[in-house]
Amino acid sequence: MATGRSIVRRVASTPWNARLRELASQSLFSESISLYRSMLRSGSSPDAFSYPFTLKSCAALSLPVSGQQLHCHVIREGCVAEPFVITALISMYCKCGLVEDARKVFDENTQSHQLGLAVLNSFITMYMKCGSVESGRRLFDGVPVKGLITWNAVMSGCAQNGLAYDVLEIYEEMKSYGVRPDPVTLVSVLSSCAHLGAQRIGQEVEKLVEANGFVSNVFVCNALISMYARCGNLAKARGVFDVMPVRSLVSWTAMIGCYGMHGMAETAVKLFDDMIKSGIRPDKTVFVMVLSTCSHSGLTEKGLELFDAMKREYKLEPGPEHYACVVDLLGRAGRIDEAMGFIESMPIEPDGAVWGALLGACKIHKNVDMAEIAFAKVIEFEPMNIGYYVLMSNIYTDSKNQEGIWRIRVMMRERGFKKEPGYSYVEHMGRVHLFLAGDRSHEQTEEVYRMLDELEASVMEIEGNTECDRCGEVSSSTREHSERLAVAFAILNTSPGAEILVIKNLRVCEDCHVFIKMVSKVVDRRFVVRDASRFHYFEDGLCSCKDYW
DNA sequence: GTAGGGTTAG
Repeated sequence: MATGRSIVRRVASTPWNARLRELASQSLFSESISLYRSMLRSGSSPDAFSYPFTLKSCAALSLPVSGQQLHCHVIREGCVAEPFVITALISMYCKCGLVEDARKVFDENTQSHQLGLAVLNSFITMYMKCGSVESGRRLFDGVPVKGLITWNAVMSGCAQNGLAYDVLEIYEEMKSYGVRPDPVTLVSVLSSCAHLGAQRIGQEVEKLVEANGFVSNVFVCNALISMYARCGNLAKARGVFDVMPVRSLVSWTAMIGCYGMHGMAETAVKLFDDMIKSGIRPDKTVFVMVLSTCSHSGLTEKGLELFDAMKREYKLEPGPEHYACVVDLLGRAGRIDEAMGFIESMPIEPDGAVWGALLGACKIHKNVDMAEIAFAKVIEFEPMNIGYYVLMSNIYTDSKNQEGIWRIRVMMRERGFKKEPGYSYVEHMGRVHLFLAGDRSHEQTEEVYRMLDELEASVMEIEGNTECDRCGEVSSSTREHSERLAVAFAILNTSPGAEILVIKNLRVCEDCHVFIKMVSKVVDRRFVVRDASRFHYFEDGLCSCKDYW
């Protein structure tokens, strides 16, 4: 029964609650928390309806301390019995990674075990956020009547754990049950398309976005920008960015990253300046983006300048990832000793990424002595990261140090490493086709190999059997082989409407250059190829990127 | 009124 006191409270907090709800629904999370504080200062007492939005904001910003304060208020105000406050609390703790606290709230409020689905959804999210994908999926499978949010929870969880292909599968399954996607669903699907380079599927999703009137949703637009950026379609990415009614910091970050990936560092830096002018405060993420963009394009001084501005002007404390960017910046420019000096002067302890950046620079500039120092350090931090062993082995290969190569091989054997097979994928007619070396599982395998033979025969005819000078390494042959299969498949299936093919993980070696040149002649259309960090455009057999050849 | 969401180098 409502007491007179609680009625007075309810009336007093209602206008505040409406505003809290509005702010949280517009993703204005810090504003929502400030409003809650103003509400307390003004003497209004929060009620049960004030908490869910404020807790959601704490969860979104990952502010566990504020969340715990709110939990105290919930107890003080006697709202612990409200099921929707309990689910919001569990969700907040789950998202902040405080599993124990979430579990405690769950155990102490047994009545919420019946409310049911919301708590299950929260727990699926929690498992996924903690990286226990298996547990999350098991819980999901056991939910008898899945709601849209249940589907969204498992899909976003898979997306966040890099299981992009699973997301697309679950999405199909969801549709087969007649469940209609909402913006949150489409965000996960788009983000997975981005990771797979699946532009066709992404375009289908964009049609759905338009048909359902989700175009003004900032999350959806950001995911679209990132999808088009990673699929090599810069024009479309920019198109989405330009028509957005409201751009968040993430929108700018995605767009800056898009120019960075495409080797257009000047435009990226210009966009960063525009962002500042438009009154948006940069965060650490956007600095990672713009710094790495500068190092890829050789804008060394500009990068160093920005790193300085980050600390002085924007009062942002650089993390190890920023220091790694600066080491990369100096290292790529050949300023290896300076990079080493910079590491030694760091106020925080350098991590694996910092030493890894130095190791990468040593590979480019063939500095074996420094590489050995960096390698020893980097495997202290990341002993199980096979990439660094391969990198060091390649440095020895370049310097023809046979003893070094053997030493690395022994280390790898002792640690029981098994190399993951390299693979490539091509999107065709909305399906992603994956190829491994020697792979014969594809339904068109006979035709694919026939096409591959034809192409390789013509390559040799034209250029002679050019030997690749980088293929001494452990991983190259398998990966190249898978790429060739993917290319052969792509040519075989290129339909007149298909403008762009995206081939990921392409290794840069002489042999591949010849091959790609050949391929572009055969298909007579534009090719976009992505290697480790950027896109290369091939038109009429020529790549416009000067350092590619 | 609860539960689910976008950007990140080496």
